[in-house]
Amino acid sequence: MSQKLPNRDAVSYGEAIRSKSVRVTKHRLLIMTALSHERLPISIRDLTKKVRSCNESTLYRSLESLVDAQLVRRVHLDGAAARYELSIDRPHHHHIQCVRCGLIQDVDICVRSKEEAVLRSTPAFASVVDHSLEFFGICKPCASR
Amino acid sequence: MSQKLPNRDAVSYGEAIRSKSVRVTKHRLLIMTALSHERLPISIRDLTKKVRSCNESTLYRSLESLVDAQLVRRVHLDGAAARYELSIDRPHHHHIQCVRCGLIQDVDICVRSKEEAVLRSTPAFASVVDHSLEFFGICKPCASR
DNA sequence: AGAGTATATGCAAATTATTTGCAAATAGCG
DNA sequence: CGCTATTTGCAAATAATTTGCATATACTCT
Repeated sequence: MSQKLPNRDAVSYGEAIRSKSVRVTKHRLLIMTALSHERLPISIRDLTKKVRSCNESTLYRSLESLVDAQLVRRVHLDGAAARYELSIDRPHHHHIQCVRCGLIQDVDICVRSKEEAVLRSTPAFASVVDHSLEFFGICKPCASR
Repeated sequence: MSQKLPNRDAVSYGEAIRSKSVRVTKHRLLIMTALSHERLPISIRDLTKKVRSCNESTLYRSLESLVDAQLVRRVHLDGAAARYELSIDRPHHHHIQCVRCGLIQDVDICVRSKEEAVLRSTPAFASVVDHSLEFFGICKPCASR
């Protein structure tokens, strides 16, 4: 069921963090390790339950740094709260969420090839550094209900 | 500067609303009209300043109905608050935002053709009803700074 | 390894964003 | 026009995020 990721060790996350010129701290390692155990993007509220030693403010601030360093991705699905997932150690992907029941699944679609067209369509921009893409649909159980 | 949209009249929005079996109310018409004057997605906080006669709770609730009816789209860019824009009377589009200064521009890219691939990649879903796609980049002024 | 400095963290409180309960108002139906 | 389901205002609750400041810690340099 809960297909785990290859699961690096903390040292390895340390290298990943350092390579982005972000300080390697105990909390950031814990956070990345916790994220590596999640199959889907997780909210800060839920993450506090998994990284109990880490203050909520620290979570917010650390996740912001990690997002800036592109080690973590911020995902907006339903609901007001952002969710976070590791952006390394797994292929680039997006999500689809059921608008009825909230089910989330990964989607292996990439629109990076569209970035060139984006730049053509918006002459005000010099480069594209990232994108967020989420799909919303109806899952089979909900469709047949 | 603030390139206005073709600008329907309220009666016409009324038809659009009714056609989605959502009640046509004074506030919903005001909200849609206000959105029609915006060139870019606007937060609820800013919208309260434009639709002063409308209580903030009503804004939240009305926008939710209008989003459900697909008359309005909810957009997540930087910052915690969602932004809203009319989804009718303008071609389907997305956005790009500068990660340095926050500048937002429309992008005429469509990934609807990917929906088929999405369904192939996620057998748990019966259909795709919507998607959100936002790009982040660096605008030319920021790039040369 | 130790000292110094810039950055990260904890804690508490502020701010911002969103949701909710309930009574009064109103849209749409017949 | 009267009836009923839905919407709205208002105030308060809850949730999400940010901030200030004192202390702790990572990293650089020696």
